Parts: sequence; C-alpha cells; structure tokens
Amino acid sequence: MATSTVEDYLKAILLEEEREPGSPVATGRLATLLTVTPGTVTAMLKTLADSGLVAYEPYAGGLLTTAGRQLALHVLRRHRLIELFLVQIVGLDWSEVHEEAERLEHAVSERLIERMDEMLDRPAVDPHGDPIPTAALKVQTLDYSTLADLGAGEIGLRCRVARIADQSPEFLRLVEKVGLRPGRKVRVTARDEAADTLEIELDRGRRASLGLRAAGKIFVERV
Amino acid sequence: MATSTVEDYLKAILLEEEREPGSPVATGRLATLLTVTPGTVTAMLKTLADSGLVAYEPYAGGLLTTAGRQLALHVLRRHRLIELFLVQIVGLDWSEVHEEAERLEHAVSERLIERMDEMLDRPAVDPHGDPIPTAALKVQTLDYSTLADLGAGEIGLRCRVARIADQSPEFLRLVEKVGLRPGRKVRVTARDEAADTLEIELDRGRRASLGLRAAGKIFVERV
DNA sequence: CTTGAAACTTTGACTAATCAAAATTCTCCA
DNA sequence: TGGAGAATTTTGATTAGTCAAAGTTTCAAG
Repeated sequence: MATSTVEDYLKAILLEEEREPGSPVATGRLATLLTVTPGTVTAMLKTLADSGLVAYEPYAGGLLTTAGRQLALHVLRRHRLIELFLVQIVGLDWSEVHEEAERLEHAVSERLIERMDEMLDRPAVDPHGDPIPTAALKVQTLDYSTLADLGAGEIGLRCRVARIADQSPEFLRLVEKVGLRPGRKVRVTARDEAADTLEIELDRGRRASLGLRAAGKIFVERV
Repeated sequence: MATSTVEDYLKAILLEEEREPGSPVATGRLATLLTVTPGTVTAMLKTLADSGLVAYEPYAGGLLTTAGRQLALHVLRRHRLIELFLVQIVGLDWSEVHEEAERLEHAVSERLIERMDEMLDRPAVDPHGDPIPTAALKVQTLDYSTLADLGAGEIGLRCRVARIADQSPEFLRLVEKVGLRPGRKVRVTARDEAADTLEIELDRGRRASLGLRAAGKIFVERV
C-alpha cells in the first residue's frame, strides 16, 4: 500500500503533467506544490522510481509510469468524489471542501467511495467542474476555453461557466461573489487591454469586471 | 497537533480505563489492543507522559491526565459520530463502519463533525448503542445490565437491546442474524448453566439460544 | 523468604519523511 | 565558448514510530 505521502506526490505529478503534457515535472515545481524542500523531492522521486511509479531523470524531473498514473487517478477520483459528496450531501461550502478532501482522500475505503459514487448518481464532474475519473480510471477530457481566451473576436458570445481552475478558498469566494459558479451563464461585453480587464455580464443583466489573470482560470463552454 | 498514532493510544487508554475505572492501563494490554510490541508501548507512554497527556508509572501502566482525557474524548466523539453518519446517511452496514471510522476519525475537520452532528440531530448513541460524547465532551453514563446478568431471578422480563459491547464484524453479524440489534425487544426464557447457554425470545415469538459469553456483551434495558 | 515465570523496560537498529547547507550540473547570455 | 546564476542533487542530521532481543522488575507460590 502506498503511504499518503506517496499518494500526494503522485497526484501532484499527475496534475502537473496535465498542464504540460509529455514534459517531465521539475523537482522545484513539486517542491513548491507540496511545500517541501527540493532535496526532499529528489529523494522521493528516487524512491518512487524504485517502486516503478515514476520515470525519473536526474536534472530533468519525473513522469508517471502506467502504474503510477493508475494510482494517481485513483487518488484523484477519491478526491473529487469526496468534494462533490461534501457539497451535495453534507451541504458544506464548495470553497472549503478542497482542504477537507485533501485529508479524507487517504482515509476512505473503496467500499465507501463506491457508495458515494452511487449516491451521487455516477457524477461526471466535481463542484469546480473538474472531471471525476470513472471506477475504471477513465477521464473524460473536456475542451473548454477560458474567459480570457474569449473576448478577442468573440465579444458578446453567450457562454456557460464550466470549470474553475483554482481551488484556493480566496479565489472561490471571489468567484462566488461575482456569480461565476459552474453552470452560470456569462457573456464577455468588452476587453480592455490597457487596464488588463474584462467586462462581463451575468444572468439578469448583472455586470462585473475581472482581471485577465483571474479570467484565465474560468473555463467556459459556448451555448 | 496530536498525530493519529497518539490519538489511537489515547483512545485505547480511555476505553480501557472505562472497563476498570481508576486502575492504570497495563503496557501489555495496550500492546495487544494496538498490535504493537510492549517495548513500543513503553516508549510511547513516556512521550505521552512528557506531553502531559498520560500519567505513567513504570511497571504499573498509564492513566489519562485531564488533558489526555479531553483529547481522547474528542477522538471518541468523532469516531462514534462517523459510525452513525455512515449507517444513517450513507447506508453502510453497521458491521463494517467501525474500521472505516477508525481511519476517518483522524482526518475529519471540526467543521465536518459539527455538520454531521447537526444532520443526525445531535444523536446520543452510535449504531452499537455506545454513547457519543457531546461537543462539550460530556459523556452520558448508561447503566444497563447484560443479557447474561439477567436470567438469574429475572426470567421472562421484557427488555430492549441497548448496546452491543463488541465491534468485531463477526460478532455483529451474529447479532444481526439472531436479531438483537439495538432497539429490539428481547426476553430471556431460560438459563442452562450446564450447557452455558441462554434461551431467548425475540419479537414475533422468534426464539434463539446464545452462549453466556456472547450474552455478556449484549446490554439491555428493562421496559 | 526465595525463586522463577511473566510482565515490563532498555538497547540498538531500522524505515519513512523531512530539512539545511554544501556540492554539482545545467543553461543561457555576453 | 566560458562563466554566472539558477536549479538540482548530495550529504549529514533529525523526528516519529516501530521491532527484536537482552536485561530488569514484580509477584505469587512454595
């Protein structure tokens, strides 16, 4: 059995690989994500390599092996199902479930996860719009564009918020305040390169402005 | 913050102290309960003593301090609330929730526990009939007698099953099969000292016989 | 009392995970 | 192409938890 530390490393690598497919995840990047020192990451990458979970190339970084990816997907599935369970069934706020799931994902049994999956009716995405790997560890790939990508030639296009790519409570509370929870309708009305902002219009004519950096974390789907 | 190992030791000591109030819990007993070697327990008792959680007397054993008892009660509260939540809300079988809670009790936040408590309507007992410490860590002391205690002069007395004092899946499945889940009505109809058994009658005239050892783990309340 | 078995403690060693700081390697720019 | 500086690895140490086995203490039975 993998320790919860090992699970954390594998999950972090998986998530990073997703952002930059094919290229190894750097030691320093992992050190930042996991808030440990680079030396610690080097040591762990070696032991992960010894266990056949990671392909480690000194000075380059690590890539998941098939076995490592399976394990990481397992953890990710647990994480996202737990998040959704906590929001839907327990009624916790979606801005606080990430941290909670971060601990619970290492403690739940397969039995409990299966039961949650059933209660939630085999959901496809978690409260942030991130896809939940199936029991067979298949991940639905979603191809959305961000609010920031929009706005160039697509001012005025009606969209639906699909995914929020930043789990931090601060960001989620902002998203909540502005009214950009997944599922909401949104339209970019103007783009101000100088001010580095986007003007958007929500349901019921509500308007707001958003920095481009923030807009880059809001994924939308055309409707 | 206490590690989950520390929490396990404290909980084990609390539960043992309950069985034999006032007398220190022996090193060997803890070793058995926690499936570690006696030497390991000695080492841990010392560090618990250094942290002010346990009063440790070499060759005698350990007793919880006030601080240690508080922490242990906290863990016990989490454990029992989780068990009840898993049975009532998630629909897991009561024979399988103990193990699950054993892991989750170290991973849930105060926030989540409070929410579960609320969802379950501030319950007083867990699925096995064990009292759940309140948020203020008060434990309701329940004074029941066991089925084995009964039967002497109280043949025929109508009782209600209140508590099952053995969490092992095997025992719980037996209890389930016989029909002695907490809340059920039961009557001792005969006692056979030679055969070491008890004859009992359940709802709807169903009859069964039970070894005295097993009967000693079934707590009942007169009705 | 004495003594021997049972219970307990001590000792030395190990694993997993971590850090600080020194040593090495890489990379890119002048 | 040759450093300088950044990133990475190495080294030496530490902490928590654990075991096996050797050494003590306790206690009850003779």
